[in-house]
Amino acid sequence: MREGTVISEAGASAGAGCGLSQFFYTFRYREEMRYSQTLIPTLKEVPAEAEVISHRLMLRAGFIRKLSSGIYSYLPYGLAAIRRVETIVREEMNRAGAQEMMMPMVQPADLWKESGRYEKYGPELLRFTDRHERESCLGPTHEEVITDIARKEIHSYRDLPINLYQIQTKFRDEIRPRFGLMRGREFIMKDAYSFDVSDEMAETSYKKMYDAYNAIFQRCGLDFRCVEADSGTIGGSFSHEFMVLAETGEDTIAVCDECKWAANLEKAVVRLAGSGSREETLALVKVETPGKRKVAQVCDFLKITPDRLVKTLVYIADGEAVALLIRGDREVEEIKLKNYLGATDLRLADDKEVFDATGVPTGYLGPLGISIRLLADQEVMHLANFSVGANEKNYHLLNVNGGRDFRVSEVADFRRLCESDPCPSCGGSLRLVQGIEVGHIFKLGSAYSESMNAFFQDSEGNGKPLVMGCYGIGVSRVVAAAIEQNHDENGIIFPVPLAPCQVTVLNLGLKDTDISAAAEMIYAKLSAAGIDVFLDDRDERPGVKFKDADLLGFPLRVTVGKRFQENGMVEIRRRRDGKAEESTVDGLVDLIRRRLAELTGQR
RNA sequence: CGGGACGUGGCUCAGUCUGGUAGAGCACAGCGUUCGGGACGCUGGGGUCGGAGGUUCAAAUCCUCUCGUCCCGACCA
Repeated sequence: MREGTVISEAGASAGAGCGLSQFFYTFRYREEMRYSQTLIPTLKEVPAEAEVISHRLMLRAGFIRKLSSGIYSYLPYGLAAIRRVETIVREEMNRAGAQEMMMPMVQPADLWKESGRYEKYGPELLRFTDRHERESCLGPTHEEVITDIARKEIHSYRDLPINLYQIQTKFRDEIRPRFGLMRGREFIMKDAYSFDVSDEMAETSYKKMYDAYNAIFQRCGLDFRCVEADSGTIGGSFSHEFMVLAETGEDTIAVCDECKWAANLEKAVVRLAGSGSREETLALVKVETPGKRKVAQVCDFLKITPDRLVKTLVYIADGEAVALLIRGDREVEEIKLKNYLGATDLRLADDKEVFDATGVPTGYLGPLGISIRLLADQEVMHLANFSVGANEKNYHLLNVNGGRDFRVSEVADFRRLCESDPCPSCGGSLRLVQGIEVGHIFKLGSAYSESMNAFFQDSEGNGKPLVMGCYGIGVSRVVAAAIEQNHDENGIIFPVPLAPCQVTVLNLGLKDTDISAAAEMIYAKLSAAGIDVFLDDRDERPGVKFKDADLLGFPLRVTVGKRFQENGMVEIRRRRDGKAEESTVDGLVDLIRRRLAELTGQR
């Protein structure tokens, strides 16, 4: 097997059009793609270890085999799928002016101590000592190494901007690896790092990557969305996630049907409709609500709807109890609360903690006279005459009004966006969909360059920290996500750009010289036409070949069998919709080309 | 780390409760028939029952410990 051969410089390659320094790569996985000569151990039955669809199909299709928890070997055809993604990523990164390099997987602990992450990173970072008792770790990411290179090799503004990337294996010792390649411990990632002279320039670099990522996933033929994301603890600025839409996705994202807006629910800002209630305020009333603690029970008892009730939730944020007011029918988006508080650990308090902190049993908490730090979701301040707990067992208050009856100094957006909310950008209607995170881009700023002393001199000779950005794509996860999004009960349905081979030729008459000769000729012609073609030349029954062709997900299938004997026709069948047509051998190459062109970019 | 399930030929699983000759289907090898949607018949090879210790005349089965895998949660991005 050959590992990527440089075949041409820019200009010779389709779609190219950039400078001479750009190299484009193409891959021939093997000189020959004959089933009889290739290890593709397909399975009829699903191994017990697999639950999610992409994992099951990748095992069944003989793409991967597990070595240990969260660690997989890529068998030839699975690797070929990975290479497809890598090739697209590589071409688009190069086109965007990034340079490929490769950094070590084993890294010295000292480097991580410099950035402060040796302590912060937690047990996901696999640490070990070598024979000389030197502390080391396996790279879960490469900010430290790249920053070390930058501080040693980049000294002048004349060297900037620069964007360096690699496609490499990462190791993260996940607590619970699961879903096969979707969340493994060892996985293939493309990571890029940009260095700029200023924030403004860094934004330009960020924008370039933003565009490159859109181009990459577009070219992969995936249904995806770029969403505003929580930048987490990496800090400051902003970030975007690229999500492949699939029902089995782990993240929920909100998308607008009327504009381009989309966001991770963790981050999605709620825009309130209107400016608040115009109801006349009524006099405060205290009522007995014996044993009514849950929102539903209280509402039932008081004969009100949950949107007229405000619940008071107590959280423990880094050990401190804080209360949060939110409408009874809403849910708290804990990430928003966590970010607002700047807390590293946040969880709902249990009954005992609530009582210890407030002296009130859960179910009867309210904002009036509460002793702990009080926060309110913005929506609460727009309500009038709502009900809350009375901070006294078995009592609630009616006709409560914020500002009149209590004051909250900390009001912000803490609730989870719902489908019924208006789009924060255009006011249009929203949909919530599930997504798989396959890419994430961050503006890093100068946190790493400052902690690790990566400075350059500007045109006036002043030392300044490099302004960084980092950009990741889960290459192996893209393959899994593509399968999650594109499959049916018979197997994988690869988008044309990701299929290791776009066409499979089934020789159904292995012992018939005419059929075999025709199959061989078709295989050779398609191959010569530059189409990645696969030939099922195994001594198997037709049923087996059909099943395997479906399972492996070739976009097109050419069947050479008894119809060829009868009238010289072969069948071309599309994997996605099962539509079949007949063709003569002569017209086949053109027909295949047309069908592939139609299918490309189609879902 | 908490909760749950599981570990028996390459794969899927039965057998474990109630201790007594290790089984089936698929896969693999040979022969024959078959040949456009995972064929059939016959023959054959292959298992320290995850590992260690214990109870017993006797352990896949009961007990203890241990290793591993999967699912839910917490965690991570």
